[in-house]
Amino acid sequence: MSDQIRVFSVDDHPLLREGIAALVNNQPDMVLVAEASNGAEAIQLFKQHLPDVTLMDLRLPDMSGIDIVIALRSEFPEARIIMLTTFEGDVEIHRALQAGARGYLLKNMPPSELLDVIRQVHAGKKRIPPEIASQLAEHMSDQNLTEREVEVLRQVADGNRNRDIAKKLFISEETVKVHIKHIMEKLGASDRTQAVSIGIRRGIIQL
Amino acid sequence: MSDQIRVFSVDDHPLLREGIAALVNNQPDMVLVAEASNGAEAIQLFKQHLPDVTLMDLRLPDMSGIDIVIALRSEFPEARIIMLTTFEGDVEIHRALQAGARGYLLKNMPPSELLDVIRQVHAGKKRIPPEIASQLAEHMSDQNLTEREVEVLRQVADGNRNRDIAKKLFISEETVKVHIKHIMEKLGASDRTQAVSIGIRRGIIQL
DNA sequence: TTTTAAGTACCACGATGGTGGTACGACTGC
DNA sequence: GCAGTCGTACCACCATCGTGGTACTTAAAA
Repeated sequence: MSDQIRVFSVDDHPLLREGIAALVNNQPDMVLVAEASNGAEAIQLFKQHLPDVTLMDLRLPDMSGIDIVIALRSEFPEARIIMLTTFEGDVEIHRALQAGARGYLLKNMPPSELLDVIRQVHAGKKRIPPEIASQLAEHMSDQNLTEREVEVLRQVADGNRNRDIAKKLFISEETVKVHIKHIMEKLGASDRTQAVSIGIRRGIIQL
Repeated sequence: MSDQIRVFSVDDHPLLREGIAALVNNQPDMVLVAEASNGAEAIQLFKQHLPDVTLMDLRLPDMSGIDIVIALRSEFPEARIIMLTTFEGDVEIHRALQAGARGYLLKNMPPSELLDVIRQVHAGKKRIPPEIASQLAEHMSDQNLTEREVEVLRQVADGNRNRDIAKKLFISEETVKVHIKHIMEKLGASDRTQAVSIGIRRGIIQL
């Protein structure tokens, strides 16, 4: 039948895809039309199948799920994409939603919830859990780290001294200090070490 | 038929359990006999079903998978348990193997690999990927952090100064310095910040 | 019993980090 | 054109950290 919701799943965990496949195909009103395990595959298969709803892992091996969202929505602005993530409080989710994702789900949510969200997003609604929405607002007023600051924070996490960071980024040690000062202010950290903890916890820098 | 491998799956992600269920039940020589989403359930259902092979998530909401392994194997020394984890290089895996887990798998491995390992572990073999085995040997010769050191590292990650840590742990600031010095030596970190990065990456301290 | 590891403690010194300023050019948005 | 943000840079000062010793106690292991 043609009124089934055509679902597309993008995740690098085969077992999880298997779970989604089993779940979705068990619904009378849904059918899984394709699966991808990386960004390139995702974009190619999306164009080929033009699914109604796409389930997208936030973190993929080759590129960020966000970049895929941006790529897809620049060509298909009506694409309905739901982000899946393992980690609560992941900052990346905000960028994904800004990039045009329509929904957001933690991977440890019950399957019924996933099905709900698929149906709602397909129906044209946005489905973002309230605690995320408020977090979103918070983070808006909250200051996000700039690209340069993220770059510095990564260096800090690797145990580099200000002097070394300065050399690597071709700036003065004093400027590095300024960046770190701003990073700590924005993250509410009392020192560089806590800034790194928070940065990792929020997904600003990767493991 | 009675010669099927009776599999038990413990994981707090319903979608992943769904995937495992679909996969296992599709094999002629396997059957999924039970599923649990937390430690208490895991122990209760294990006793009830006495499965041939147990698939256990390393990290569960209520208790560590390791503690469940210990609990189960103290009562059922012949229990065959395979640990599943998301993160490569998780130190916890070593403790799990010492606690008696028979196998180890990353969650992003292909399903065929999982089935292989289930069959091999059921046949009485241990199945630990070579890179883990070598890591295991490494980490043995490598020094593990003591409980006290982990405690200090956690405080460091929270942005506490040595003075504050000293107060919280009722020791002198000088002793805190000694602990941190040892932590950095053991982890190969050049400063406290990198020690925290490495600690988080290896799962010594949690997010 | 001797040895080893863990935890405690102290000292002194140099290295590194964090704070609080000010400042300027480039770019963006109103 | 003007305000705001970002990235850059400098300075001075104090706080904190990291290094390299030595040393005592307790408990476990050999």
